[in-house]
Amino acid sequence: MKDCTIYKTIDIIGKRWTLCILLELYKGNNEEKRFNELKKKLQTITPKTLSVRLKELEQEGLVKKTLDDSKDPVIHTYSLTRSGEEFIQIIQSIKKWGLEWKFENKICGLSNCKNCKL
Amino acid sequence: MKDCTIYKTIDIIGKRWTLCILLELYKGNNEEKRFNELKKKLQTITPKTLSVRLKELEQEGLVKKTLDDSKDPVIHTYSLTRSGEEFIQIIQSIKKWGLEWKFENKICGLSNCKNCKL
DNA sequence: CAGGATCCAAAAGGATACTG
DNA sequence: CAGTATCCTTTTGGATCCTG
Repeated sequence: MKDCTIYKTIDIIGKRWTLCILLELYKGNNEEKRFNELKKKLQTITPKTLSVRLKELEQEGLVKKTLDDSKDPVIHTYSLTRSGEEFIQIIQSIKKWGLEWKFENKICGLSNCKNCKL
Repeated sequence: MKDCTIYKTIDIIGKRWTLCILLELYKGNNEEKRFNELKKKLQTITPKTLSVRLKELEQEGLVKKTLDDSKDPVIHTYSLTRSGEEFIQIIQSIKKWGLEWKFENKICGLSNCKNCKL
């Protein structure tokens, strides 16, 4: 199982916060974002978890980390790679299914849900 | 977060065995399948886990359970609902992304992987 | 056959404090 | 600022045995 394409991708999706992070990065035309900026937006995420997730996503090739050492202190930023941007399509299909089949009223239970504005 | 359409759907996908079960049910033109039949196909799944997963999927409306009490002993069978069948589309989009971005050689690491024959 | 009940091990992730 | 380290709680799911 562990080598299966589908399960590998599921492993990425399934972890807590991963989707939040991808969506957060996707916002604003995928402009580069900083660690504490992400942390602030994601509110209750702990630095440890954010750190772990970002590293995983980097390894998986969905997120890239950029260093700008022309400035002092050095600035680290995160953004989606091409593959990360394409990944949003999966989220779209999840959203499509969810809206069609999961809720009678066709809207997300969260008022003003940023994910549903995809 | 917990009320968000997307996260609710992720919760379904993310649990171990869930996708396997959906794919197993999807096979053979979604014909009805019995508990022990599924268990046998899924090989290393424990009855507890299969039971729990099937119940979750039933609650989520992706799987329906049918009783045929015209026979003795009563026969219980499981199959995908309409929403469950539509869910396969999400798996398709996961597969598409996985094959395109996750592996250089464009094939699943598993020889003869039943999921990749979707 | 189709599960339910119980117990247990491993993993995941939160809280908090600390550092280059 | 951008994390790392440590500790600890919660969750998950496997193993096993039992039952209508």
